[in-house]
Amino acid sequence: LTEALYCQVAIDTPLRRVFDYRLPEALATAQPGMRVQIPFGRRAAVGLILRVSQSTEVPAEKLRDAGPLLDATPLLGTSDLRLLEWAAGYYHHPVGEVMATALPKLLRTVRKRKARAAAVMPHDATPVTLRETPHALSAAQSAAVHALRAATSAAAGNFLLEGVTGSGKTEVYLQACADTLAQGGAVLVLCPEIGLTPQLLARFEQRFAAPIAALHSGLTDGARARVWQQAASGAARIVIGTRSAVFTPIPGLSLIIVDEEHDASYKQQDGGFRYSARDVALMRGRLQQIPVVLGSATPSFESLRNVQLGRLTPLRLPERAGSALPPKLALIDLRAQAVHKGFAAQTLAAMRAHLERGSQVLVFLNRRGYAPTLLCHACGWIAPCASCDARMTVHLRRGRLNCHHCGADSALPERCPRCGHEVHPLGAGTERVEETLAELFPDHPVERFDRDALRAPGELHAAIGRVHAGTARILIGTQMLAKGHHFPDVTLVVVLNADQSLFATDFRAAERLAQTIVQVAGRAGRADRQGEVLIQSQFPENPLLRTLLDEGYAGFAAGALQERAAAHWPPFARMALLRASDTTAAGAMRFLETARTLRAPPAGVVLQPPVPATMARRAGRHHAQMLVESPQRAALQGFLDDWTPRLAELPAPRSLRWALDVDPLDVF
DNA sequence: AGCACGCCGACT
DNA sequence: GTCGGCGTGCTC
Repeated sequence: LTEALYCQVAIDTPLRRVFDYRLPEALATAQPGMRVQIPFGRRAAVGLILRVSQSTEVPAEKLRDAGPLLDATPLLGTSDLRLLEWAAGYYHHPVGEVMATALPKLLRTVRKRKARAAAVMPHDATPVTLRETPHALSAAQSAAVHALRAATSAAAGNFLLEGVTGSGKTEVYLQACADTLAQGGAVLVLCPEIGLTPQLLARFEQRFAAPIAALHSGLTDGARARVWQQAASGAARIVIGTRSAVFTPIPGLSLIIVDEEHDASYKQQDGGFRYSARDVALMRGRLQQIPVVLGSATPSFESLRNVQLGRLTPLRLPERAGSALPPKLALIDLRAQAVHKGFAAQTLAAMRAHLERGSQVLVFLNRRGYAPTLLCHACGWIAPCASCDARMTVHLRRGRLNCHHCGADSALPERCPRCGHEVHPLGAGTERVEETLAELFPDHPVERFDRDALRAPGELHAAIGRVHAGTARILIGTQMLAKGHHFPDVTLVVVLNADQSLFATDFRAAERLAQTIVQVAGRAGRADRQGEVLIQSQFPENPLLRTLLDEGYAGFAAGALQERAAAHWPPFARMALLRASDTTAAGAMRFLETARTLRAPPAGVVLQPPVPATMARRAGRHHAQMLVESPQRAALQGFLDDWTPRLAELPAPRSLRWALDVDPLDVF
């Protein structure tokens, strides 16, 4: 009955294996999901118990005793552990590092002071004032809520909630959430990074008296551990968080909502463990047999394809709430008229008209800084980044040159270092457009929204305040403006340069451009004033732009999906990208070439030749990559199962780094 | 990744 | 004579 016991633990290390330890009698209560302190090499580490067993393959002389248990009851439940192991398998990543993503830092590091599992922490009670009541629902909203209610009681079903900006997706989330809470269930709400969490969080806090755990990026290690434990202990019944929150254990979890599911920030883009929180959420729903709702005004092509395949049930909110009209989109031909500092005459006239009517105007340009280039007119010298294949961006106000890829920072030269003539900023970023707008509209204060202008804590909040108060009349900014914040008095949106991504090589560029345009267009207009959106372009006859304007996102997506099918791109093919970088280009390429010969791919799986990455040199390292493709997910996964352990054993210099990116977003 | 061991260069 | 560079070997 009480045979010698062993446990298999995950340890935060890049080693692609689990480690077995003896469980001394004092640890007889050990169970999967608890943490143990263990001796690991010459140090102590925290291990997460994945399994307890009566036997081990590991020779006795290698085995060591597990140290004290760090939890009295499992921190992670069976399905949480299954999710971790699924993610480690699917993304072909060491389970220890997956565990490290799932647990807050304080719970996975050995602490000097005696580690004490915190008891249920008191919730920082928000005083119950100003409680919002549910809104009356439109017919479409009501249908969506009913479908979700049926799914919740049947404990199954995945949904794509498609709703234009202002159609009341959040109200659907809130009422579905209320249903779930009323039945004693808990809800996980995922949202992209950026300042979106506070907005969504505020809506939930206004509606529910139930304690809410908010896991956003701004938390200190201590606060994160505390909030995480509120979720894990069941004290919080609503958990709202960004990417990594998808792994939070939540007792009684009965509904998962992924807001703005198309957003690229759900995919971890750097580091080793490149997971998609949206896809992990779908798997979590499957493992726990609970419904998952993906919401977006501009669904990802993957999700649209899943609707076609019947894997997602579409729920559509076709109209804006109340009597609000959809914004009117128009293309402005930059070749056909006078253009003053990037603004077409027609654009300026429209801006003037809207401003005179007392409206606010939003100008969108997805490029920060003053100018993307510093050029010498005499000899053609362009300020380069010393460590990247990139140009330095001019930040005029700070008098600096910055590389947006590696963070290099240097003084802004007045003269060309090569020939001594004057140098000039070429092109325009948000900082320069802000200057132009101040010149063109001296009576209308301009507010700039980008990472540079709103770096200091509280600045974003203050800027939003100035827009709501009406002191700011013109808004100029990057992505930051396209996401989340709603400014009811903005009736005109100007997209300064839609062309940047029209000719990008990345097969997802068109999808992204359409999403950005539709998202930013959603900022315009409200109940009593129809919004107008002007998209400036050198190529207004471009079929992508035309389809988007004539048929909207749905029509655009239908056409673009057909193109993807014809070209065998995702979501009609499955991909993995092996990325490598080294101090020399040859080193990175050599690794990939060896990797390519490790194993012949089975029929249906294609290993492309290795190629240098688009911006091959970044921060002094040379990047290269190799694409693995297959029409079948299972075939691709089968190959990767076999391939990645061999990759990990390839002899390689310490300077070489590699990472496998399953379902990559960027492949060029 | 850590962390140690190990064997060759410039400092008090 | 020793402090310290980073090559390589191991972690149940």
